[in-house]
Amino acid sequence: MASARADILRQSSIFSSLTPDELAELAGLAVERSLAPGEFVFWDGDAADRFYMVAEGRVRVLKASSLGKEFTIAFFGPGDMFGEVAVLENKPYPASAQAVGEARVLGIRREDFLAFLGSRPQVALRIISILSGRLRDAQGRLRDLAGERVEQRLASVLLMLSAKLGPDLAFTRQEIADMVGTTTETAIRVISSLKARGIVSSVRGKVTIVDEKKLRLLSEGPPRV
Amino acid sequence: MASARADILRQSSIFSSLTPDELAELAGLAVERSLAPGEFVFWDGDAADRFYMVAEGRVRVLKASSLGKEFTIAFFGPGDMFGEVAVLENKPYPASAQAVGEARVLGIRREDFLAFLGSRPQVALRIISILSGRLRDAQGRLRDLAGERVEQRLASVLLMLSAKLGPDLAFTRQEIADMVGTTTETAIRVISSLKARGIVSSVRGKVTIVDEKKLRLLSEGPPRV
DNA sequence: CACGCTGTATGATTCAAATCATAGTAAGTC
DNA sequence: GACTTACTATGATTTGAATCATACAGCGTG
Repeated sequence: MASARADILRQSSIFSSLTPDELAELAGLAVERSLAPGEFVFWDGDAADRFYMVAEGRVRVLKASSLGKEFTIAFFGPGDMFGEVAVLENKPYPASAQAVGEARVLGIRREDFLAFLGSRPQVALRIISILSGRLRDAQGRLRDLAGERVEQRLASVLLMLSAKLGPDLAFTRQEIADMVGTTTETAIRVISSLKARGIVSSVRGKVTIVDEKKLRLLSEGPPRV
Repeated sequence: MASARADILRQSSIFSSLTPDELAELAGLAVERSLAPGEFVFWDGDAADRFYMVAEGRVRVLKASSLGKEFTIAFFGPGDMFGEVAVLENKPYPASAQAVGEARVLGIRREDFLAFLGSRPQVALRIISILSGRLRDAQGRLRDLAGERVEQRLASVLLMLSAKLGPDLAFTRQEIADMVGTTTETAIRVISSLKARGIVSSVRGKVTIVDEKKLRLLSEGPPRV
């Protein structure tokens, strides 16, 4: 029902400032969709007719390289929006979006959203700030990928995740590897070594940060002389 | 004088839709600054009090890795804005900005710009679209850095530059290397090989794309089977 | 014009991480 | 409880690119 959808929208940081009436209006435009584990919301290159928000579960946005290797651009959870870049630019989706486990998403049609946006300057400013944050993040990761070693990059990714999700990270080595931009084997080796040094602990499908301070030192690289 | 500044602002894609009065208002807020070659507009980590627009010359935005290696995030020319991410988020600049040759920039104070923005929804939408484009670009490069070989990445960078600047690219091997995320030596080797294959030609400080089609094939990687 | 500086070039060596290979181990299912 | 599948683990080998080293060519400047 629409009121449940309004609740979901309200929890997101973009729409939290809307009035109940506005939320109801937006909720009326939203279409809900349930996803099986591994199901795709959209594919890289699809025409961007909708932008989405996660209602429940997790969605990962990924892009495959020419050799088929997958790089995970981001994981999104409840209240996070995704696919907005394509909608705002009126170009095809630049990446694919896939449900990790069971998930539900809300989709809002491009035209409806743009119309809504045009008359709500504060929502536009909110979007600007979200895009700015993502751009900052992406540029930081570019620097890391271009200049830092795998161990440092992996440390950065773990810290980034823990800032968002807490110290208990429910990701497999493979999922972490795809975020770091390395292979599963290398991710396993690096995590094993972190474990041996008492920086993280881990069980199947999960990594827990034990010593955040040391991890932060690692992510910053060898001490500057 | 302010009218000259207004001319510069009008040439930018963000402000091109403003009325003469609005342009004059904005121009009145802008401060001009001349830069010697290599001079920095701001440094990574500085408090973001202004956002900038290139009036003349070229500015590169870069970020150094923990070992001091520099990665060039982007080059900007006349009409391009930079430093806006920090201003919009009210956080320190996430990267440094440096004049390449002689350059002039216009700076607008954070508060002035935000106030101007709050009352001009169409400018906000324009900024959203610029940020979206940059985010798309950054995410594409992330994928490249994570998954593609140096030759492919270099080909992508050359194509990206030529889309913006034409086939004649006035960059040294070193500058190209910093954009690709490799070393100068490797960039030289790769470009020499492209030259031998008749894909580009080059002289000191310049690379010219001769066979764009072949370069595009290269950037897309080995044919998918 | 000589000097110094920056950019280009190329060879030799090293190294981090990918790739290839094999195996154990937890979890889900018929 | 046997069977399959996904995840973790570790060793051996290869490789792309970084690093180290040297040399030369174009350009500006005193």
